[in-house]
Amino acid sequence: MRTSIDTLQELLFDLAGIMPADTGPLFAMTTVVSLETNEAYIREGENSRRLAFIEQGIIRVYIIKENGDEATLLLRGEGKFIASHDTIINRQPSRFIYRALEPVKLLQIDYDVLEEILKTHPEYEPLRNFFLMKMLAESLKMLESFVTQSPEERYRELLTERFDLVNRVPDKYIASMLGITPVSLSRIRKRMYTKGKQ
Amino acid sequence: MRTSIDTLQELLFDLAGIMPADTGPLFAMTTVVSLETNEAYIREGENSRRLAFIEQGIIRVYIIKENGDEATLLLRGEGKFIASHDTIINRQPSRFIYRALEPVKLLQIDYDVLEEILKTHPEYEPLRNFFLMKMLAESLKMLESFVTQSPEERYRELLTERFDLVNRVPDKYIASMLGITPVSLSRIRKRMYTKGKQ
DNA sequence: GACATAAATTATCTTTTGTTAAGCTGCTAA
DNA sequence: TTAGCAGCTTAACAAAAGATAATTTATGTC
Repeated sequence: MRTSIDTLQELLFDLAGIMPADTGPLFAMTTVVSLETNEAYIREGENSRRLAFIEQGIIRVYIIKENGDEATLLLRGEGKFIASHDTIINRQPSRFIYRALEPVKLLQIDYDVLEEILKTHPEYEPLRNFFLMKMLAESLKMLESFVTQSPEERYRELLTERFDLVNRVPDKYIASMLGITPVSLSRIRKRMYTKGKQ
Repeated sequence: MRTSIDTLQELLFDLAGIMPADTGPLFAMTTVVSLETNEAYIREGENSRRLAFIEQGIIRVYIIKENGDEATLLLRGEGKFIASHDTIINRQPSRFIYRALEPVKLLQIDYDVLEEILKTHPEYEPLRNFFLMKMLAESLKMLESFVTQSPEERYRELLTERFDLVNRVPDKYIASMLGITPVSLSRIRKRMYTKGKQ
């Protein structure tokens, strides 16, 4: 079976020409983490600076608003990176909660440890750039959808581009990520399937 | 007068301990670019991979939607980086237009040239990380505002956090960046100033 | 299978936003 | 000074979304 390490070794080779045999110093510092459904990976107020590659399962990244409601920022599945961005980028306790929606398996590294490794092994640096650029690209794409599309258009796009996700995740989290209420998403679905304008 | 180079040299020292005297190889490849009001910096379909630091003025980053309408993604002013993200990250012709809203002065470098410099001068690498993280942080913050706040709340926050920007930029671009129409923004302003609930 | 619980839908009403078009205002250029 | 234009506001109506609550439909557990 193909593991996260296989995938990441291939990535390192493609990005930096590093042979799998030379990735020891990096993978020696990674940990496999298993989470069961509904288990929190990062809690609110936590200071850990974790970076992880999702091998299996889906992680929901959300925040508790002032009024107590939850708002889902991201839903991340297999083959995606997740990072505690409040602690890593903003250097503050995490306002976000990272929670498994399904049984999850992660390959994890502490960002501070990664930085130490990069000091002595700068050849891995392209991996960090790749990771940052990937996150930035995805984040900008979502931002773009908020300024160019209506909630219904965003939902339609999600259906075509990430159908698996929509089917594995409760609608209420999808709605929140689209910036609307679950009630409103339900009405969008009704409009779509009655008026038949696919 | 303090220049962009002063600012960036200070940044390089803070990030990587590089003395201003040792920044020659980097700044030798930068160009000062002046734009007049309404001049395009990057056009739709362009393939240039430009990265720039804004010394003076405001740049609007927008896209032409299928229906011909414009949607403003970003408004960037003094002290901010701008980058042609479609060409640099997505390696595709830019779908976005970067246009000066005021007379603009930029310190520009081609991203491909920067990459070459980084190969021979890896000591500048922290600058790239800083730039990527900064962009990611800002992008995630905007994304967060779309899933946690109403248009009115987003506008109020913009007023408190970027008052200068709101006052220097036509409302229609502000509205677009907030994901609403200019008419709707006008109504929000009316609600705010009549009902007086600041 | 029956029960308890969570999620999704539906209904009702209020609020907000979109759309279109008509004024109003301030700026610029002839 | 005036004519033209772009930006902002206002109005009127339609469409969509929010809030709340009731109902139906899964889902999971004993």
